[in-house]
Formats: sequence, C-alpha cells, structure tokens
Amino acid sequence: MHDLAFGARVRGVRVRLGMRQVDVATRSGLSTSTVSRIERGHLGSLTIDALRSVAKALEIRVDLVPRWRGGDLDRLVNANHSRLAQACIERLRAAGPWEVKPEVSFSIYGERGAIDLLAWHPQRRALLVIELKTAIIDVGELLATLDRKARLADQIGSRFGWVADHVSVALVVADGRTNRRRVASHIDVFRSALPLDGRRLGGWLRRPTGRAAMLAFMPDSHARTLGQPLAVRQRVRGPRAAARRGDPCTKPGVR
DNA sequence: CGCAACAATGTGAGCGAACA
DNA sequence: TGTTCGCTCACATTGTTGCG
Repeated sequence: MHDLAFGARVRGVRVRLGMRQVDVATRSGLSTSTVSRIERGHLGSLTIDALRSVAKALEIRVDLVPRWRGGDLDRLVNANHSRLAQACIERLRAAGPWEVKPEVSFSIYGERGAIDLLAWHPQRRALLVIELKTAIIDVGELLATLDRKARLADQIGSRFGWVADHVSVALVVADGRTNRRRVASHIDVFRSALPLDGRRLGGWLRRPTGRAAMLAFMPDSHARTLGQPLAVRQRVRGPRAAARRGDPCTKPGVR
C-alpha cells in the first residue's frame, strides 16, 4: 500500500472515532508529530513499532508482507541457511566419520517439524541434532524447539537404522555482531540449556563420547572458504565513513 | 494541525586487545 | 585458533520547540 494511502486511512479512522492527533499520541505513547507524520504519509522516517502503536490505538490491524522480485526473497533467505548448513557439514566431515542428513522432517504423535541437520557417528553411536540459525529472534521458542527435536531424535534416527547410545544437540549460529550480542544478552538462559561453547565443539566432534549440548558460532573465516560470509547483515557505509577509511569504491549519496 | 530545525537517544558496525 | 569484551563512530529514530 502506498504511504499516502496508509496515512489517509489512519486519518480517516481517527476522524471517524472523533479523536484528535493528541488523543492518538497519548493512547499510543508517541508524540503528536509522529502521528502527524504517519497521517501525512511520511512513513520512511518511522519505525514499524511506531506504525503499529498508532494503528493499535485506533484498533487498526497492520499486516506486514515483505515482497522482493517475486519468489527471490525466499530464495535469498534459504541461500543464507544453506550456506550455514554447508559450512556445518564440512566441519563435521573434517572432524570424523559423521554421516549427515539435512532437513529431516518428522511427524510423531502429532508433533511435526524438521531437523536442520541430523548427524550420526557410527563408531560412537552418537546422534547429533543440529539447529541452524542465521538470526536469533525468539530465544524461548528456539530452545523449546531444540528440546522438542532432541526428545524425538531417537525415533527419527531409527528410520535410518541409527540406534544411538546418546543424543546430543548443537545450536549453530551464523557469526556476526548482532547474533553475538543477542546471545550475550541471554547468556544465562543459553548456558543453562547449552553449556558447551564453540571452543569445546571441535574436540567433542572428534571424540563424541557422552551426551553434549552445545552453542557455537560458525565463523566467517570458515564460511568464506565456501563462498560468501555468513554475516547476518552488512552495514552500508555512508560517503563520510568511506572517505575516512579511504574507500575509493563508495559513491557519494548512496545509502 | 502542519512543518522544519535541532537535540537527545538508541542501535549496530568496526576494530583491537585480552583471554581460553 | 576461536571467543569475548570494550570502546568509538556513524546512522536512524523520535521528541521538543517555534512559527505559520
């Protein structure tokens, strides 16, 4: 929907409800200037949170639907996930005789889903459930999902003839500042569920004895050997910063 | 109520050092 | 070698203020 049309609808609802901009601002916890910007269609300088707050104050529901070149958006997101999976598989195979199955779907007792990577170490009879994340959004849901998959892993693995002595889990996160900060801000929760960190991962993969629960970042250095880095996002530097760093490639005015 | 200028604040990236 | 932490800087967002 066009920004002007969005603003016009907000204004229309507000007038219909007999409210002033200051009333909407009070109810949404924002300033009157923000309400005014929305109604005039100046959405480019506002956050989605601000739009939702104002909409909620007027009992308007806002659905956000990202679209990009038809189906290319899904392919872009999947490409990042696939690179992370490929990097993990390379690391497993470098560590030992791991057999790996990607995207293992399951439907057991009404519980449905898919394990990103299910790995099997035949000599140690170790089953490893790997959850891949290019971005950390909801920590609680993430850990609950991982726990659910670990609980069902025995039955899922038996489909391939893998009868495990023990099931381990690993959360592999794409390395990046944002992901590291998100993990750091919930470090107590993560460490209580996944005590082993990336430093212990290599050793455990070489000698997978006993149950383990790990959280590891997949470093860019490893991912670059497979193509592009796994960074969740790349900052677009403005001309001032680029000039300060002597970057000749950055064109002025491109942000 | 609309608009513009400015200030305050928050967020993320870049970088280097310290640590395991 | 991989991980963590702290600092600085750039940029985005929002509020305040004043004028029409």
